[in-house]
Formats: sequence, structure tokens, C-alpha cells
Amino acid sequence: MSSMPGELPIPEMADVDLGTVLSALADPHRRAVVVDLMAGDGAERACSSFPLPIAKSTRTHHWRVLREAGLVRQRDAGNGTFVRLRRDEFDAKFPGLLDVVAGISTAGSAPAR
Amino acid sequence: MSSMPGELPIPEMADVDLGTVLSALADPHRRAVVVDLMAGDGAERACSSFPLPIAKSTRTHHWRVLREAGLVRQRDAGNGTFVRLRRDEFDAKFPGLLDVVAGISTAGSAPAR
DNA sequence: CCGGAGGTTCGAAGGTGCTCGTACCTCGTC
DNA sequence: GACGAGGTACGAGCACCTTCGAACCTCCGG
Repeated sequence: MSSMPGELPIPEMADVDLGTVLSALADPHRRAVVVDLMAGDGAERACSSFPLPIAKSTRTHHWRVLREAGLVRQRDAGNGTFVRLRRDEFDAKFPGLLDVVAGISTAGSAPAR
Repeated sequence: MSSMPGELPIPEMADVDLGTVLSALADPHRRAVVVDLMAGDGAERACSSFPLPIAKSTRTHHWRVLREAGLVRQRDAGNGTFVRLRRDEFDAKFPGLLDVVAGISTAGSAPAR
């Protein structure tokens, strides 16, 4: 568990379970967030910048799930919080998973016309 | 929904949802079954041939979940039931998903010595 | 015909997940 | 200093998931 300034605790990659990850990705809201983060190519993003149609307490819940599933790293900076995908670490442990899921989720978004 | 003799009803691939699939694969028992079926390379298998340490009514439940998630086709043959992975159909709709999940699940099972 | 193996259905218990509102906290701004 | 935006913590409601046992069904083999 890292304890950096403002960094919320996250599990080590070795402790992350595939079942937990798949559960986390099963929710449409969370999957949308992950896909969005991947499109941003590793960039950090404000949690408030995601257009999720849910109450803020529910959003907090989803961020925790994503964090505890090992998918994201979350930073607490003053008045806002920011997230970043744990892209490289995650890919090392679950090779191809993010790409496949994102590929499927994105399929149909960019119609070949 | 197909209605073949002995064939239990399954959803059309077009109606299968990624979230439902990921939920189905999140359970260790069901994931183990899927991985096992993949190792069998498309072969049909008796439902009773899986060494699941759970009650038979629970097994029935898991088969239904896998069926309704579009992962397997189930056949009712007299005194037993048989399952087959919907490999090709599934791969067409969710390219790479089965391979990636199976790859991850299997990782570490066959140590490179 | 009788028994057992394999399955389904039903109901129930216990746990978990998603959702929300409310209360509270912490910054940055005015 | 007061206010609002962004977040967390907590509790509650509701639905669903996993599990089981008991009752029942259908075959196949003796």
C-alpha cells in the first residue's frame, strides 16, 4: 500500500484478483470511466470531469471499487481529486485485458462509413 | 432463442451484454469451467464431469448464468446434460476476450521449467 | 419394477452491490 | 470570514448473487 502525500492507498498488483477486476469492469459506469481514461493515454484527470449521471456519494463508491480492484491510482489535491490508470502495472499482471475490454466497449462508436 | 430438441434456450449473440459476460466470468467456479472448456477445444462435455465442490442445485444455477450470458450452449440428453462453449459466435462479438481471460487464468499453471 | 445417478425447481438464508440523502470536511475565492 | 465546489462517511433501502436442502422428475441398468 503506497502512502504518498495525497495518494490514496491502493493494493499491490500482486494482491489484485482477476475476479475482483472483472466485477469492477462489469459495471457500465466504471467501464465507461476506464475506457475514457485509456483514451486519455495515461493522463491524469479530475474526478469531477466525468459526466456520470449519479449522486456524488455513489461516485465516491465507484472510485473506491476501481481503486481497490487495482485499476486506478487516486490523488487527493486540495479541493479536488484526480485519477490515473495503473496502465503499465496492470498490463504486466493482466496482459491484454484492458485493451480487449476497451476495444469491445468502443466497438460501434466510430462507424466505418 | 433456439429451440432444438434437448437444446436449452440461449440468447442471440446480438442481445448479449458485455457487463453480463464480465459478471459471469467474475465468479471463480464459472471461470474455471470456461477455461476447462477452452482447453477441450470446442468439445462437448458432460456437466457432471466438472469437479465443482458445490451442491448440485448451485451447479444448475451456474449453468444458467453461463447460458444466459451467452457463453455456453447446453443440451439435455436423457439422463445427463452436456455443455459446449459458443466459441466462434462469442469471439465474433467479443474478439479476444475469452483468450485473454483464459490466458490470465491459466498463467502460472504450467511453469516453464 | 425398483434404485440410483443426474438435474431442475422451489424457498430460504446470508452476503454483497448500487443507489441515494444527509451531514460533515476542506480547500480556494470573494 | 462566509460561501460554494468537490469529496468523504454513514446509514438505509432495495435488488441481486451464491449457497444450500428438500422435493420431485427422468432416464438407464439390473
